Parts: sequence; C-alpha cells; structure tokens
Amino acid sequence: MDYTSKMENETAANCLICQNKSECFKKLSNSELENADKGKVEITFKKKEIIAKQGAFASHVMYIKKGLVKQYIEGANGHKNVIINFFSPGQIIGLSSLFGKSTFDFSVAAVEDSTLCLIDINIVRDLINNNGEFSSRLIQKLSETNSYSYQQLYDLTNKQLNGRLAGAILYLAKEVFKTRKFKMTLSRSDLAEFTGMSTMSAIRVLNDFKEEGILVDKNGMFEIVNINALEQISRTG
Amino acid sequence: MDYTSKMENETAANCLICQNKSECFKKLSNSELENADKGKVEITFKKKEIIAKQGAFASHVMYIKKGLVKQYIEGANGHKNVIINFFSPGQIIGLSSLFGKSTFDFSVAAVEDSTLCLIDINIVRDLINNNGEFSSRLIQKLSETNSYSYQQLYDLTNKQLNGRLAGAILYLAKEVFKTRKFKMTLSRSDLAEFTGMSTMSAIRVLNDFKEEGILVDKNGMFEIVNINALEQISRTG
DNA sequence: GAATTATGGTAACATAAATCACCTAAACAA
DNA sequence: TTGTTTAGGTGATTTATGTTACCATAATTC
Repeated sequence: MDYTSKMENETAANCLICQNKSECFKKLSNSELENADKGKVEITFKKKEIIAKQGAFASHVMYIKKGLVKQYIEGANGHKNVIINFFSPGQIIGLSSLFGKSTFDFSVAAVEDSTLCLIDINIVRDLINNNGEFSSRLIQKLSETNSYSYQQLYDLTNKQLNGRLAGAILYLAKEVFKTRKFKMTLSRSDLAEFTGMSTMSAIRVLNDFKEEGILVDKNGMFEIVNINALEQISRTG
Repeated sequence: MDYTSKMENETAANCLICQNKSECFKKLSNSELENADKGKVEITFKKKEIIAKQGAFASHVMYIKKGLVKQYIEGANGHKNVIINFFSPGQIIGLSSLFGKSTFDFSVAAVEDSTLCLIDINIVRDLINNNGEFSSRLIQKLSETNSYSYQQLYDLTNKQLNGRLAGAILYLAKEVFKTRKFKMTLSRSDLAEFTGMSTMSAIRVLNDFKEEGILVDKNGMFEIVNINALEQISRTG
C-alpha cells in the first residue's frame, strides 16, 4: 500500500473528523463544522477534467483535498489561456464568487487526479457573518492571493523568459510540490501559460536550464540541482 | 468657489457625520464609527508625494477622500515600476496588510493633490472580528481587486500595445474619472507603467489614437470621441 | 496491435516592441 | 531673466520572443 492510499484512509467524509481541514476551517466550532458538512459534497476528478467553468454559476467554493489543480482564465478566439495559479491540498478556490458576481470569472481543471470538497456558498457566507476568526483567515488568504498576483504582474512586465521560468520552477518546488525533486505533472504548455510565453519558448528555456546543469529531467522527474543559480536567474532575469 | 472646495466644506473630520464614507463603513453602528474616528487621521498629500512606501511597516489602511492616487510595485535596480491600479475617492487601499505580513508590499503615491483618512489597522481588525456585514464587504472588495488583477494578467499576455492602452483609457474613463471627458492627470510614463509598455510606446500608440480620431487631447483634456472603436481595439488588441 | 492523437522537440524566419539618439516645448528654480 | 529640468515626441536600429514547419516519441483509442 502506497502513501497516497494511506492518506485516503486517514481522511474522512465528515468535516468534523476530517484531518485535512484548511486553516480557516480549524477556527470553526463543532456545531459549525457539522452544519458545514451538510452543505458539502466530496468529488474526485480525473486528470484534465474541468472542475469549474468560467462564466458558469458559482454555487460553491472548492477545497482541495488531494491532487493538483490549475486555475486559469480562458482565452477568447484563438488566444492562449493564462494560468493564474496551481493549487495543492489544503487550499481553497472560488472565494471571489461569495459576494457580488454570481459566476466564476475563471476556470479550474485537474492537472492530476484530484479530490475536492465543494462547499455550498451560503454556508460560507453564514460563517463569515457569524465567525470573525473565520473571516479574518479568509481575508488573509485573499490578501495573499492578491500579493501573488502583483508579483506576477511585475514579473511579466520586467523579467524575460529565463527569469520568469526560473521563478515558476522555484515556486512549484517551494509552494506546490514542496520538495526540490518532484514528478513534473504539468505539461510544457501548462508551464508556458503559467509564465506568459509560447510553448516553444518554455521548451527552449527549460532545455537551456538542463544543458547548464541547473535542472535534471529524468522522464518527467524534475530535480533542481543548482537552486542558487535558479534563484539568481529568477532575480535578474 | 469651485466644485472641489465646495466638496471639502461638505465633508467632516469626524467619521460619524462624514458624507464620503466607503461602502463598508456604512455598515457600522454609531458607536463603531465613533471608535473608528479615534483611530484615524486625515492627511492631505501634494501631487507626487509618497503616501505609503513598499517595505515600510503598515500601521494603517488608507481611505481616499479626495484626489487620485496610484498603487504600484517598485522595480529593483533599473527596472520599471508597475502600476497596479489608480484609486479615486471612496476606495480603500492596504487591506492586504491586515493579517500576516506587517509591511506594505507596494507603494502608493498621489497623482493629484489628495486627501486621505489613515485608519489604524487594529480598529479595522476589531471591526472584522465583530461585524459580519463589514467583513463581507471587505471580502467582496478584495475579490474584485483579485478579479481585476486576473484581467490584467490576461491582457498582458494576450493583447498587444493598442489593445492594452485602449483598455486602460476605457478603464480610466469608466472607473476612475467616471466621465468620457477628463483632465488627464497621469503622465505618459504613468500610462506606460500601468499597461506594461515603454513610455515611447505609450506615446506612439496614444498619438495613433489621436490621428485616427478616436481620442482628442486638448492640452491634457482628454475626450473619447469614438468609444466603440476604442472598445473594439481593446477587445481584439 | 494498429492507428491516431497529444506531447516534446529543433531550427529558420518574422515581427512586435524596446532601446537609442536626438529634438522641442513647457515648467521650475536660481 | 536665464539656466535647468521634466515631459512629450519622432525616426532608425536592435533584440527578444512568437510563429511556422517539420519530426520523433509517448500515450490513447479503436
């Protein structure tokens, strides 16, 4: 039995005894958790399946329990998609649909097979209204998302290809896969859409990194060999 | 006496009777407003003065009462700044420093002479903890900011100069100055930093718009003559 | 197992946009 | 006033990056 299936056994369908709760849900009382449990469903998506579709009615927020998903803006007629971010277990997506606009202004798709809890939007609204600690956590989360977007805007206008791709690989290693050696489950075009470049450019730059001995790619198993060099490129790029 | 000075007379130094309150502050009780009033100062900044500095301790959130300010990320060693957004009266900046990081991750500067209320961060934290309606409004505000950043990320990667500048002018007219004819108080380089292009490119594209009769610029007084054309360019850019 | 599609890859070429050099006029300070 | 700085502007040149075409291999589907 591998690590993944072991994790599955340890988690529970009921929020009350779930071991994978997100930061903000840890701030809830037992009765609040029981209530939240009634307004949620747990669904497993296969790789590449669409979890939320830009423009569709947003009736729920999404909590990532297992796997890896991408949040992206769909490009109109022949334009590239833009990947906003990748989310791994413990993260919540879709807070932007809580108030105001009732539709998703982005899409979400599974990059790896993923299990999510879809939580009714009204449950979350009630929690915000009645639990200040919960609200605070959500505001913090949204602020962090904001700051990250600002960084992305900066990088996109001030760094060129090497710098952006180096930054993306570091981000994936540190924040998403949380290890310097990881199975690269994103395609080159995912990587390109994440860093605002063409797929060809992503391939080219990635191969430069390999040739320079900064990165090793063994059949999709990535390992950052020279993290200092990568950070240097990310800064000056 | 002009319109501006008339407005000044109508506003008050005390939050309780202030006519310019932001959406979320309208949700507060009289006692909450009185309390907020004790933790705020009102300051007037001259054009080009720095209101908040990236990296400095963030002890307050900023409410724009009068004027126009820009929020921007400072570029390191020789890199361009990136203007995240412009804010006109009624807007709040600096929510991202409420929880987590205690420093500003952006700078704010006055584009026109501007009056702001600086509100103590602890006051706002308390309000979030105790007033669900207030929290909801803040979350909505942060979500909108997020969505706008996503749009910017999309535009930067998928649209070229014309499209981005057309979009920026439309945004300024609709959301910032709230009229099709306005005194253009931003410089060409502000415009460039807002749309992620060089100053030279901003000048060139702007002059193209003038030559095509889409836009009239009489000594800095801008008027959008052909809004349909501008919207078309912004879409297909 | 064969056929098909998706993904990764190389190289030549085209082009959008930055940079550079240089100029004018306005705003500001001495 | 006069010098000095700042903002706006034009055209030539360079460069980063996208595009196209074409191929190989891995992964699906029939």
